[in-house]
Amino acid sequence: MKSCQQKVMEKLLHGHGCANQLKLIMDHHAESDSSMEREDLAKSVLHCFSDALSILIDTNDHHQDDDQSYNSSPQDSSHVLESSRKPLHKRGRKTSMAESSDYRRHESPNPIYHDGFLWRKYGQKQIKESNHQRSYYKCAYTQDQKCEAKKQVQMIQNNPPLYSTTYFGRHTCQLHQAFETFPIDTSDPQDSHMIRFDHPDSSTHRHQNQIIHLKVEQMMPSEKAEEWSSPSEYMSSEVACAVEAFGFNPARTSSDLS
DNA sequence: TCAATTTGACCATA
DNA sequence: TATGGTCAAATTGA
Repeated sequence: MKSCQQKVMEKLLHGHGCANQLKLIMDHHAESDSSMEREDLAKSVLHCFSDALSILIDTNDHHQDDDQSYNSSPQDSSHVLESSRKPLHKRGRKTSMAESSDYRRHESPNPIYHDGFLWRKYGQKQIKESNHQRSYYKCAYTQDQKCEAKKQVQMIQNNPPLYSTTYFGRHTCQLHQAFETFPIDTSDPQDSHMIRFDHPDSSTHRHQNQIIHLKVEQMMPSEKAEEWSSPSEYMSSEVACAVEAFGFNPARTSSDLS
């Protein structure tokens, strides 16, 4: 049975291949009638990234204990901070989100806007102990699907810029399942794929389109596809940060997780 | 026109 | 009373 890392790498490599194909087509057939093929390739890349993120998130849920010890290593370059069991005695509300039992924090030079999920900002506040404002986001499917995932983004340092993104709760929305319904043949990464984006619920079309738009933004660095040598290079910086935030390190072997 | 974002007010808690 | 989190009306932008 394949490890989660292997599955993720397969998905990302497949996406990389599709992105390369797309680049070739765009370089040599910019005005040709291959727009359909280009669209299919773009969708394939989106699908691969979405799948990879799904696997990473699920894996993280199953290996939180491992990640805790992993993240606590002083040599670890990852900035994911898992605090679900760390006693917090700071001043403030007892029901503070940071004291809830399920949250992850990630620090990076860029705020994570595009992490594979669709968020809606619902508040922004100046925090007393910080010079910077904190932004509050809910999953866009909070109402539609009762998804209770939330995140907070706060700049914690000006120079160099450092942002803290804290995730609360789990996504229970059907975003990934929606993408799962698109049939895709992964047997040959050189093949192009036909993917249906029909959705039985027409009321969700707008959301689906927004998600697709969001994910297209994630793959924009495709011009550099030929130079990519690591996931952080062929993913957008935001997605790479999110991948790191969920505890994935391509350098780690499957035995590291078990 | 509609959806997303902003922002001041309100609420819950220590 | 201070503070963090959330709500919802106003504003903005496509």
